[in-house]
Amino acid sequence: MTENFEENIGFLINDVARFLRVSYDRKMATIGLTRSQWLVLSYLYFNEGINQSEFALILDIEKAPLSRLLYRMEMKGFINRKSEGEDRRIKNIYLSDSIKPFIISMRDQAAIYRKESFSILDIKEQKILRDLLQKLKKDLSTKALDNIK
Amino acid sequence: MTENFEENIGFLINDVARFLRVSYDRKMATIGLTRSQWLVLSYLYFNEGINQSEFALILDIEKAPLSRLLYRMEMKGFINRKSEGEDRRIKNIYLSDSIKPFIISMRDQAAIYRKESFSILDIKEQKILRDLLQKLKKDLSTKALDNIK
DNA sequence: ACTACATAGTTTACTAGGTAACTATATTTT
DNA sequence: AAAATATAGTTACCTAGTAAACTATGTAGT
Repeated sequence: MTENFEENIGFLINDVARFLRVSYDRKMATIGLTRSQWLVLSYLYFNEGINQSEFALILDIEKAPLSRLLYRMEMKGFINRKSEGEDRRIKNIYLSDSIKPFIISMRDQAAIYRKESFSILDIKEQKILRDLLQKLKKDLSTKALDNIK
Repeated sequence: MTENFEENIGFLINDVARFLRVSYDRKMATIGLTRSQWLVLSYLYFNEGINQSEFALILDIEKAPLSRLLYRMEMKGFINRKSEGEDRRIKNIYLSDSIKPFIISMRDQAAIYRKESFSILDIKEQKILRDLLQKLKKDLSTKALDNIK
């Protein structure tokens, strides 16, 4: 009955995710990037020209929030979107020339922050955590699909 | 260089947290409650009369979003807030009489959902995950405090 | 007593996520 | 060819979080 909130994994995951997001955002704020925005740039670096629907699938978010996220990033001059193919509905996403040179150093920065954030866990523990989370995520995403059917 | 996004624990945690939140929200929507709102009710059940500042500390969120959350819940008739002590700034929070009888069954429902969500992991794995997350959370929260100083 | 500081809660402005309803364009069916 | 359906992206409305500025009330210092 007196179920312990400290031990509720669901809320624990939520809390940890929030801490990580906030600390990343605070650190990346010096560059003017949120964590989500950084993720977008980082993905794009290896997938320039991807269209929004495909990108939403990869990022695993809905098209609507992605559309807004990209709008904000376009306003800031980080990316641009072009309708260039036959299908005039499709918009392909590109990194702006001005930001490209910074991506690598941003990735390095992010890697350092990430390392710091998880430094309390040793390599072995990090691997265990990663494996458990991957297992969970995979299961939850198939469950989510089941519910839609 | 080609750092694998699937293996980035930070984003993994975020994804899992999002999946959990959304699936809870969808399930609890039948009762008209979001996951956050359910959490508030569930805490209140054992801490009726707590004031907002203390509550924000326990829930580990800022006073601002709590204020809005409670406002929405008050509008829906789930809770009420009273300034009853000497200090007229303080508002104590109470469950509404109409909702109290449902809390227990809601808690049972939530426990079932939670069990389902983590059913892919066996008890041992759940314990490991919980321990790792607790360790992480504790470390991150002290790091957050350090950064404020 | 008055002034300065501190605290409780709210409001506003921002990012980020969800769903649902929409527009414009393509594709399929008949 | 026309009508129905599907898809790409946007818009509007919701929750939830942070941060900063604000109001009202208390407390402490002088």
